[in-house]
Amino acid sequence: MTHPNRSEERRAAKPIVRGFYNRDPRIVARELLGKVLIREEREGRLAARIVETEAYLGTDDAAAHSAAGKTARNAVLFGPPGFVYVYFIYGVHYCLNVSCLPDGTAGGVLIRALEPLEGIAMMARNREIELSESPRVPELRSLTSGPGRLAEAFGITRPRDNGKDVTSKAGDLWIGDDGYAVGEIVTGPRVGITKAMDHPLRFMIAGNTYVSGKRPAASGR
DNA sequence: GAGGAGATCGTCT
DNA sequence: GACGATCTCCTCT
Repeated sequence: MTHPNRSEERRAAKPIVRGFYNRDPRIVARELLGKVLIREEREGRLAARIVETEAYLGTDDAAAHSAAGKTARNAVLFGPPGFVYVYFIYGVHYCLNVSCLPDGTAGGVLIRALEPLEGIAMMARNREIELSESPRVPELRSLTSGPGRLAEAFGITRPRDNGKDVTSKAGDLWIGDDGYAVGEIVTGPRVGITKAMDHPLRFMIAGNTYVSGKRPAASGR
């Protein structure tokens, strides 16, 4: 069963080395599941486990932003691995990606959903959501179950975060490994795209309540 | 409960 | 000038 762990009960997360990202986005997307996204704010730390990702393959992938070649907007995807690519979509939302593959080769992973661990009150404030006294899963889920939502919960914007290095604790936005063991992983088609839809490039932790999309099978009630 | 449309603006044609 | 790697709200059933 999935329930938020107390921070004391988890091992401290350690940053993931750059080499981890210097691989095919399909591998990186799969292996990022279970890792922890961390935002250091003056008021405290935000932390949430990555439970859903999508791989975008670069110039050969018609659905990827990098498909048409390098531009000012997508330059990070063509740069070295382990850096943040943030884009603004539909005039409303920011979405968080991490660059993959060596400098000069495009590729990236979109972070689609998180399971909140620490700083839940701050996430709710960022989302302008009022949490109840002891929030239940559906409320927590609404904080970070979707790329636009999680970006808002973590205060991620393009001006603030595009181009940041996620491999160093020195930054205020990084990804760590706390030793969490991921169980079964399921794949599916990517969401919200109109091209190259026949590739199972979406990865989720099987049975995890916090994946995006429609309400998952009832749990914890 | 399900389905559809509007929001709102940066980026590229 | 069109549209997008989304979310929310509203309407209809």
